[in-house]
Amino acid sequence: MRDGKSHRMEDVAVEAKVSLATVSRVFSQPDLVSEETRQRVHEAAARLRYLPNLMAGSMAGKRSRIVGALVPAIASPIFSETISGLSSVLREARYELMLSQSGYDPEQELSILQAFLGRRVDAIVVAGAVITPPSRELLLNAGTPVVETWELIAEPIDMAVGFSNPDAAAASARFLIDRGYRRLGFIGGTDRRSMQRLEGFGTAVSEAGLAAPQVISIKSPAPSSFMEGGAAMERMLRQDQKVDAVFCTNDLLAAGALFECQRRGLAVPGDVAVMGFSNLDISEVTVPALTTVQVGAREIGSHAAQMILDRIEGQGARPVPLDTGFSIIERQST
Amino acid sequence: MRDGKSHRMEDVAVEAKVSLATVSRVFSQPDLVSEETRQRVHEAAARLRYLPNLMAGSMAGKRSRIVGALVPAIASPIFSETISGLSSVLREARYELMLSQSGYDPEQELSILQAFLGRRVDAIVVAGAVITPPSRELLLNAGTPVVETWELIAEPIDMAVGFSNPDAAAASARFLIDRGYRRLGFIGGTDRRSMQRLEGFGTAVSEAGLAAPQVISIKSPAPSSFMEGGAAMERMLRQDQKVDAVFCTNDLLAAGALFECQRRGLAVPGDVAVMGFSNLDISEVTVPALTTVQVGAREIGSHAAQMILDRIEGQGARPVPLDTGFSIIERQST
DNA sequence: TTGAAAGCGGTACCAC
DNA sequence: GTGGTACCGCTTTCAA
Repeated sequence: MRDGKSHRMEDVAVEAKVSLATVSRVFSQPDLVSEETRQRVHEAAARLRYLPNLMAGSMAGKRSRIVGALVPAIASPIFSETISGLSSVLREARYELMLSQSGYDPEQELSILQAFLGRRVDAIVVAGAVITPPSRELLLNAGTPVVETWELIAEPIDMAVGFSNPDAAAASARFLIDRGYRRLGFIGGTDRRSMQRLEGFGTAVSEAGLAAPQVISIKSPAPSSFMEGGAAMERMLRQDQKVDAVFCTNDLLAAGALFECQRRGLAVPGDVAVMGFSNLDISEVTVPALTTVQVGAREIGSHAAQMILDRIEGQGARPVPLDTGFSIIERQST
Repeated sequence: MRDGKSHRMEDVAVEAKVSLATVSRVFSQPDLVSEETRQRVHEAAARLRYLPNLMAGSMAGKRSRIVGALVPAIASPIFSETISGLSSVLREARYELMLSQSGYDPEQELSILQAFLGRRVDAIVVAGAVITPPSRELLLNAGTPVVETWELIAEPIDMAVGFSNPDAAAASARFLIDRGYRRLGFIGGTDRRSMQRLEGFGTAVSEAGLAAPQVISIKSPAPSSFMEGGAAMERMLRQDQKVDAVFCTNDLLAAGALFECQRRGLAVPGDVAVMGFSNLDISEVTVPALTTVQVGAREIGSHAAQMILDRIEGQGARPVPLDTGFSIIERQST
């Protein structure tokens, strides 16, 4: 074990009585090596429990086979399906995922992106869009492939996979209006995606000739979306103008709002309808189950991974932003 | 930009009219460089937008400043607080997190661990214990620091942070019995931790002189724990022997079970009490809120990170397994 | 305080 | 098909 350090390629070469170059070939371009030699090398490697140092490989070769992913919060279930989809596809292709959370903090964001670039990741995926100009600037100059997700950025840094937040929210508003609801409420965060949804929602409401929705805003990041949803619903119900349907920008908020109604003995959707967004697992099981907007969270992740692989392995040109669409799933809460 | 490639230390050296070694010192041991030179180098670096290649640094130095974390499923909220805690502490110390999911698949587990070791991570954290002997073997031989979490392994590979699953489940059983429940049910997975909880639970029940609990097992990994919890509760209610309280090995299962009761018009805890485990956000907001077991998920992660840092940076000897304990949080569901 | 140079563990091009 | 070897970009003695 060479003084506590693991074996290297040269040790295998000696053990197999071949040159260093041959060992390298056995692992990266086996076709160029004779069956017999290959055999000998593999045996030698196994005997020494040799594990190629991929770090050294990355450095000599051109790529690290590492993709960096940046999310607002690791513990939030909102993006975790996306990360899971991303991870699955990447692993399949023998890439690893480096994950970090910004907490919606611009400084953290920048610092994490710098760390990723410093590590020479082959690509960066951000859940949502990059928040600040400095981060954007950094990424634009770096030349590393970047995928922004969960929204169709007007001018993405590089690639983008997602859906139109304004459109999805507008469709939600129209859905509620079609069901006969007239006094709408909107519960959402202050992050960019939430604001876009608010905009689409408001537009659709006014186009229908209805009064502007009652809006309750929650400062992101929230400690617990469930609790925030409950608190927001409470504030909503305290307003002078009563609402008959409330749209929440994610299912956690919606579930929290629903539970708050249950706590107050309000019938959902009888007294007030509740609609969520994202189609998280929870939306399917609450009583009543939540009407929500399906956005293909997992697919966003797997598509992001595929775009990256195409770009890196193929000579893929820069693709147009990929619209994964959305669809409303009607359940019992509306 | 040197033909599309980012600048390297030598470019900065030239720009600042100093030697390569000096630039290196400015970044890693600034005290050894005169104030003036340091200034010049920093300016040159800024001018070139120089970002040190940490990969090359890792290779020349002794450590990668990367920690690998392995979880059963990224999208499961069970371990995400732990990962978040881990990530936060590591970032603070300028380490990055490499994350991968095994899906409880032994082959994936082994393959991921090999990938981590191949990347020469400075340490590995596993959510839960390593599943198979080959993985264990690999880790034992590698000499890389390992932290197993969420249980107090009898013979950990290296370090361990967690709590006693049998004890926590036994305490839960006694809690229910103290509250007057007599016909207990147990809903859990087939993974190791669940089995340990079942064991502790069963022992406590029999020590109280009660009939063995009704057990419903769910094959891990489950697609959605909420749904599985509901389905399990349904099966539980269909048994001949009626239960008056059901313990679930996590809050997702418990919430699913609770919703199933609501769907069937059963009063909780009137007709049947439901108790969860882990104290996830959801347990606090359901109606009724779920009695559960607090296990300090986030602390497990931050402690794991701290143990790693102590080991790597200090010469920390191998610490004894760290018991983070548990406590029962009584809410309205029991 | 600064500089020269020998690695770190691979990759890949060029000969043979 | 195999071997020799010049890097990849940084860290770290060792001298000056």
